Amino acid sequence: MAHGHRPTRGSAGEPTTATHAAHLRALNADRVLRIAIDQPGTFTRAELIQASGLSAPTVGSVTTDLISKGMLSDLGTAPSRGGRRPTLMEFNARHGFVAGIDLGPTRTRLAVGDLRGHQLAARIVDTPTDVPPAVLVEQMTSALRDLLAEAGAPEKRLVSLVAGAPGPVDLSSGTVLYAPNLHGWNTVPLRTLLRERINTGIVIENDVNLALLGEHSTGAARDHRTCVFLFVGTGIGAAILIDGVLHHGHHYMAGEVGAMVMSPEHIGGDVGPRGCLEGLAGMKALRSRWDPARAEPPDRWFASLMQAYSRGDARAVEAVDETATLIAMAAAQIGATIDPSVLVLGGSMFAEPGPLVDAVRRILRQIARTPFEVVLSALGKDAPLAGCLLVGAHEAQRTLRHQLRGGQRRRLVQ
Amino acid sequence: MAHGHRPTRGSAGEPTTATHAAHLRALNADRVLRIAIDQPGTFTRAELIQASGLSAPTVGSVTTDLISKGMLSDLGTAPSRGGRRPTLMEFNARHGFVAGIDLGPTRTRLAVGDLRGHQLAARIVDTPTDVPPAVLVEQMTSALRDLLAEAGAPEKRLVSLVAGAPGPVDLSSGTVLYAPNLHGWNTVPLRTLLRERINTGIVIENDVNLALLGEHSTGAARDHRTCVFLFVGTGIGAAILIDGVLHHGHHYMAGEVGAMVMSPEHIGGDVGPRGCLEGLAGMKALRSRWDPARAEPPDRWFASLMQAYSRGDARAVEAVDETATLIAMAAAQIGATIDPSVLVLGGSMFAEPGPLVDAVRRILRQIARTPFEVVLSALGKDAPLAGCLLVGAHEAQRTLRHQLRGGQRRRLVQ
DNA sequence: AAGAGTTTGTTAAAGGATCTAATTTAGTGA
DNA sequence: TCACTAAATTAGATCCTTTAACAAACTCTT
Repeated sequence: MAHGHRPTRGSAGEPTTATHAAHLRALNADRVLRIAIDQPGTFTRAELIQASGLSAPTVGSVTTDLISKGMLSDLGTAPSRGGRRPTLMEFNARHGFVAGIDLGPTRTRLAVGDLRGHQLAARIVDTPTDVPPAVLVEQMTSALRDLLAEAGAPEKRLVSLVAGAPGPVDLSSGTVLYAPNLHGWNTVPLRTLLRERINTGIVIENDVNLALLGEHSTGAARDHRTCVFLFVGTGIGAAILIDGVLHHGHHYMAGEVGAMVMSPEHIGGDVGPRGCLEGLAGMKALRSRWDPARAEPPDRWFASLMQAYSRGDARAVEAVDETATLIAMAAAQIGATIDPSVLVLGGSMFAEPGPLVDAVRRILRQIARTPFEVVLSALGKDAPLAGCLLVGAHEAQRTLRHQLRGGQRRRLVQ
Repeated sequence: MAHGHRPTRGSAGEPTTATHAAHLRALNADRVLRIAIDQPGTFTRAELIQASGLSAPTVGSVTTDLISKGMLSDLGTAPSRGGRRPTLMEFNARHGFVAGIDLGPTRTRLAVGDLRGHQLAARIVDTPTDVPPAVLVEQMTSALRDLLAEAGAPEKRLVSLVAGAPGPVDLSSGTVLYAPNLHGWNTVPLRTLLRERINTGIVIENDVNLALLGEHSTGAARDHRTCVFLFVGTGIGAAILIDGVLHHGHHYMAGEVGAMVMSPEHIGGDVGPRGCLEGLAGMKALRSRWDPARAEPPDRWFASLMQAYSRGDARAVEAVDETATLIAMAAAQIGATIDPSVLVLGGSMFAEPGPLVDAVRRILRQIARTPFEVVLSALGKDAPLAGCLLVGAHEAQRTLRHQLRGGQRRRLVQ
C-alpha cells in the first residue's frame, strides 16, 4: 500500500528470445508453420505431430489457429489407413504474393509468385534507355501492376518485392551505388523510388547475387552451401554464398572483381581501366582480340569466333586462350580465398558449353590447388529473376512469422 | 481404457527451440548468464532485471539457481544507494578453465585461462623437431599439466582446450591436413591424439585463423566484423572473418593463398611451386632477392635489408618493391573478393612498421577499387595464443549453457 | 530520534501454455 | 457384430512467468 502504482520494473526493450509463456505459443506456431511451408504437398495433423515433436493437443490448437488466420487451408478428410480418417491440410501459398524485377541493361524481367516463390506469371519488357531512374521505375511498376492482375494477385496481398540491379547495392538503404550499364545510375535510391509507388516490403539486391541464389535453389549449385557465381559479360562480377548465406562485404562491394589487376605491369596509374580483368577479359576485350575492326555484326561475331576456334584458326585460339587464362586466374584466386565447392560460370561469355569453358577448366586444373567443380549456369538469363522470387518468398515468410508473433503479443497486452 | 499404454507420439529428436515451459527456464537462465559473462565486474539483481527485461521474481529465482550451481559468486552486500543494500554478485570465471596451445614451427606457446579467456599462466617451449606427432603431443600435454598446476586449475575443471596448427585443419574431425613447416605432419589426427591424453572438449584450428580472432577481440581488428589477416612469413596464408565468424571453406582451405599464381607466364606446369605467391614473395624469396649467396646470418639479413633500403640501395629497393607489389596484388584480389573493412598484416615480414608495409599501402591505394584500412598485427606472435583462449572461452561458455539445459531437462524427466 | 521515502529483494496469487492421460470419433477387418 | 486401430479432442496436472503485495534495510528530513 506504500506505493499505489509502482512502475513495472525491468522493461528494457524487446526480448530477443522467448521469456513468457505467450511467446512459447508464437514459437510453436512458427515451428509448425515452417514445417508446413517445407512440406511440398498436403499433410495431416498426425504428420505435423511427428515432424514437430510437439504434443497432439498443442498441434491441434496451433493448426486451428493457423487455419483461422488463413495460413493453412483445410482440405477435408483423406481415406482412412485403418482408423479414423485424417484431415488433410496444406500451406496456403496464396495467402500472399511476391514479385520480382530483374532490371537488366537491355531487358527487364518481371514475375509474380506465391509465398513459396513459385512463379505464377512473368513478362519481359525492354528496359527504357536514356530516361531518369524515376521514370524507369514508374514504367516498371505499372507493368508489375498488370502482371499482378494477370496472376490473380490483389495488390493488397503483395507481401514483398525484390528488385535486382546490375551493380553493387547498399542493402541497408536499398540504394544502387552505381550501374555501369545503366545510363545515369549513380547512387539511385531504388527502394525509396519503388516504395513511393508500391506499398510492400522491398529488397534491392545485386543481380549476380540473385543469380547465384537462383542457381543455389533450383539450378547448377543445388546442395552446394559454399559456392561462387562468376558472371562474365560486358562486365565481370562475382557472387559469393557462404554456408547458404550471401556475402556482401563491408561496403557491399564483395565480388566486384572486374577491377582486379592481373599482372604487375598493369599497376602504372595511366593504364587505367584497360589493365583490369574486365578490360582484358570481358566480352568487349574478347571481341577486340578477335574482330578488332568490328567488321562482324554484334550478334554474330561470337558464333563466328567459336566456329573459327573449332577450325583451329590461330587468332581464334589465341583470343580464346588468353581470355580463358585470365578468367581462370581470377577464378583460381577467388577460389583460393573462398574455397567453394562449386564455381558457376554465367553471363553471355558462358551462355552455353564451348571452347571457353573447356579452356577455363583446363587451366584451372593446372593452377588451382584446391579443385572445385566448374559448371555452367543452368538457369541462364532467368537466374536473377528466380533469385528475386526466392528472396521474396523468404522475406514474405519472415513477415508472416512476424505477424504471428505480433498477433500473440497484441493478445497478451490486451 | 481401450489402449493400456500407448507409446508417446512425436518424440522426433531434440527440439531446436523452446516448446515446453521447462525450456523457458533454461532460456532465461541462459540469458541471465550471458549478461553476467558480458558484465566485466560485479552486478546486482536489480541490474540483471534491467538488463534482461525479465521480472524481479524470475531473476531472483534464476540467480539463486546459478549461484547454487557455482556459476555465479555471491559477494555479499554493497553500500546502499538510498534504500535496502543490494547483494553483489559476479560471474565465477574460475568455475572452469580453458587452455590454448599454439603449435609453431620453432616455438610452441601454451597458456591457461579462465572462462572469460583471460590468461592466468603462459609458457613458451621449443617445438621438438624430428619426432613423430604423437611424441610431440605427449610432451606438450605434460607441459600443459604443469601449467595447469601453476595456474591453480585442477585438470578436472579444464572445460576446453584449443590447439592451433600451422596449416589447414579439418574442423569436423580435428585433423591437421598438412603443415609444411612441421616435419612429417600430414593428415595428423591432432584432436584424437590430444583426447587420448586429456579428457576435455578439444578444438583444433589453423593458427592464422586464431591470430585473426585474437586481433579481432583485443588487437588491431577490434570492431571490424568483416576483416582479413594476411600472414607473410616463410609461408603465406590468409584468414577471413565474415560478420564476426571465421570462414573455413568447403574443404577447410579458405585463405590458402600461398599457392596463388600471380601472372600468366607462371602457368606452365614445370615452373611449379616457384611461380606462386609464396615462392615469389615469401620470406625465402625476399632473402634470395637481397642476399642470394646467403652470406649474411639468418637473424640479421632482414635488418640489413631494411637499413640498405633506407640508404636508398638500389637492390634493396628493388627487392622490397617487387615483394610488396606481389603482396599488394594478392591483398587487392582478396580484398576485391571479400570487401573487408580492414586488412591486418602479420608474420615475420610485417613484425614491425617499415618500408615493406609502406610500399604495400602505396600500391594498394593504386589498385584497390574499394579501399580498406591496412594495419599491422598488434599482438604479433601472441595473436594465435590469444585466439586459442578466446575460442576456448567461447566453447566453454557453450558447454556451460548446455549443462544448464541438461540440468533443466533432467529435472523435468525426473 | 522518529517517520517518510527509496531501493532491493521475496512471497503469494493469477494466467497462459504445454504435457500426459483419457475419451471421443470414425474407420477396418474377422 | 465385435475387437482393433488411427486421428483428433477434452480434462486435469504441471511448469514457468508475471503482477501485486509485502518485507527488509537503508537514507534523509523534520
